[in-house]
Amino acid sequence: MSSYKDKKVITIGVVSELTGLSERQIRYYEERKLIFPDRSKGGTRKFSFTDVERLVDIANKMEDGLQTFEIRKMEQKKLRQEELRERMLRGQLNAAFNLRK
Amino acid sequence: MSSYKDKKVITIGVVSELTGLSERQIRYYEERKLIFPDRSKGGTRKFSFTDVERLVDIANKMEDGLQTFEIRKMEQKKLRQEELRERMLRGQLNAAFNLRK
DNA sequence: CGTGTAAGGAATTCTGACACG
DNA sequence: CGTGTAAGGAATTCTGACACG
Repeated sequence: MSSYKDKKVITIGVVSELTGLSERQIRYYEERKLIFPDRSKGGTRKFSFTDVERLVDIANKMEDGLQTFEIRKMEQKKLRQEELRERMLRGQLNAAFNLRK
Repeated sequence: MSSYKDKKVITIGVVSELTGLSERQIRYYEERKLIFPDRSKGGTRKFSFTDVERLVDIANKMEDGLQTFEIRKMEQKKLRQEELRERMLRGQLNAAFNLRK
């Protein structure tokens, strides 16, 4: 499940280059709980490629005029839907299993 | 063909943590032409996950008592063999194609 | 609200060299 | 040959604040 894409190894300067966002913007989006980089012992932020992808997505939504809290809500909504989908799948599996026995 | 694995985005400190090698060792292996990190404008080295994998492989070979130039030769040999394999494959494809027409 | 910027400091990295073996 | 280390400097990153809108 977790591969290189999720390894938090990229510094903010590189992330800035990869996304086109300023370091200021990236730090701000972290402050607004849109991304969650790791920290080195010294305190420098470490991002994953997944974070980079998320930042590009965030940048697009910001361009669409969305506010950070709206983007955060969208993300939470997506997570809730995934949970729901999982629970329904689980329920169907259980039903099928109960029918068998 | 090129994915996140080949993106040169990781600084030497992180590479050191990921591989268990000292920064000194990593810089030395670069000096011996075993790895080829990119550089930022400022001059800091940037490695890829592929580089990290290669370094782990190098570390194993060093433990086996190999010298850096031997490891370099092995790498070159591998490349030559891949070229050869490719050329043979190409030849077979051409032969098959010529038979058809 | 989102972002730029100057400020001062701390963490990170760089190179060239000396040392050991 | 391969690696550790101290040295000095440069590049990178960090935080908190002021500014604008």
